[in-house]
Amino acid sequence: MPPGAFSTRRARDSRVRSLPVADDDFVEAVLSLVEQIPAGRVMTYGAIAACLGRGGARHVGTIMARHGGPVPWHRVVNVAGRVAPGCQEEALRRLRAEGTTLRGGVVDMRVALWWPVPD
DNA sequence: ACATTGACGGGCC
DNA sequence: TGGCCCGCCAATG
Repeated sequence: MPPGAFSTRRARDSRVRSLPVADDDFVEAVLSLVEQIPAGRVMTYGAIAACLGRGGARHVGTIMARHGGPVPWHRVVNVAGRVAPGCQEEALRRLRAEGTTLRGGVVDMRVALWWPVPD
């Protein structure tokens, strides 16, 4: 993922950021990757972290919770295929609309799991 | 510097 | 299949 991959440097939260924003880069990297997940497919928190080569599943989860709004956050699910708690209705609604393969309210990971490179 | 807290994940009953 | 426990990485107080 090249440095300038963010044509649209999305607005960071309006929350005050006094200063050093060192790992905002990681936040951007995560959001950027999520934007690349095709409709109908999903990625797991852990896969995203692994893909980017840093952080961990939990960290990605936290980032999605706080900065995921602008991107297709519903395409990020846990390894079991369960969608984001707290927004389940909305997430499932969107996934269905995209034709994502679901099995009893859970994403069928065998079909929907996506990885950036070859595909 | 230390403890707590997550939109997590894997291993083990 | 499902729940519990414990490790994980950073952010926060």
